[in-house]
Amino acid sequence: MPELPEVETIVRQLQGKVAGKTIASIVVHDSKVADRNLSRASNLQITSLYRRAKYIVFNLNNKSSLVAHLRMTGYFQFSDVTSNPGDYCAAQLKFSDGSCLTFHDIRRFAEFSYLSPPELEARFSSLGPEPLDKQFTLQQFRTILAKVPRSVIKSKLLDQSFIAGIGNIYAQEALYHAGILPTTPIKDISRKQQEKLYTEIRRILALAVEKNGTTVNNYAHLDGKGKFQGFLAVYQQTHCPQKHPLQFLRLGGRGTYYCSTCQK
DNA sequence: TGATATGTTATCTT
DNA sequence: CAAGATAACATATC
Repeated sequence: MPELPEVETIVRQLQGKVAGKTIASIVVHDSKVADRNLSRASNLQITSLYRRAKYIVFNLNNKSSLVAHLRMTGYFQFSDVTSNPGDYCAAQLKFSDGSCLTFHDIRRFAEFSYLSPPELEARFSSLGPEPLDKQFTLQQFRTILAKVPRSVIKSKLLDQSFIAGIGNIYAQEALYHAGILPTTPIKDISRKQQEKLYTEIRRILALAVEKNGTTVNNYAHLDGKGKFQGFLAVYQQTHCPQKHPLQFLRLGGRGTYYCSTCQK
């Protein structure tokens, strides 16, 4: 499902397709997913796009933003010409050059909203640091770990207010590569292991961005599928890269794969 | 048929 | 109080 690398991939592709374009009209087809206020973006220009956590932000030339969260099954489709909205369409943007962008969501959990600067600020206020930012140092990672010594490490990696953008796939991958069991209480992680985890989180996320993310089930970016699934060590696997059979448990209601030989 | 998958948040439990 | 577990959301797929 879309986590940081998948969302980053989508943002980069959207950047190339819609940045600089003027929105001629917006039609909301599913108001549960797409906010009716999206219509306020009519006649505005998309100046640039960026990602924050798992959110896609379209900057508009009036300082407001269109903000999308794909949750599990949301996706964008771009067409150079007017196209039929199709099944599961939540909203469709038509640009002044005749192209269009359609937002779909099968499960209808996704969100697509028009937000003013203070609304955007409020929406992002509880998010933790971006793991790939230069400002996210090992020292900062140690500082936030120290605040929750009794928590289980995997649960905090999934907590967007702790660190932003990591989901169920990359949490498990990073823990495997760092050699740490998902159930480890944070206070039991040595300084050396903290450093390894910090390094692996950044290495795995950066590598996955480079591979355009992971395609499992139905995630696909605008131009096809990701390629990181070929690099998965544990997620939905039966054996780790060292050929050890993997264990599976349910942590916080989420499936968790790990190797009891490689992870301690 | 029913279990499972997923991200996030609210709420219940320990 | 804190942290974990669970439910809720919606729907396709196995």
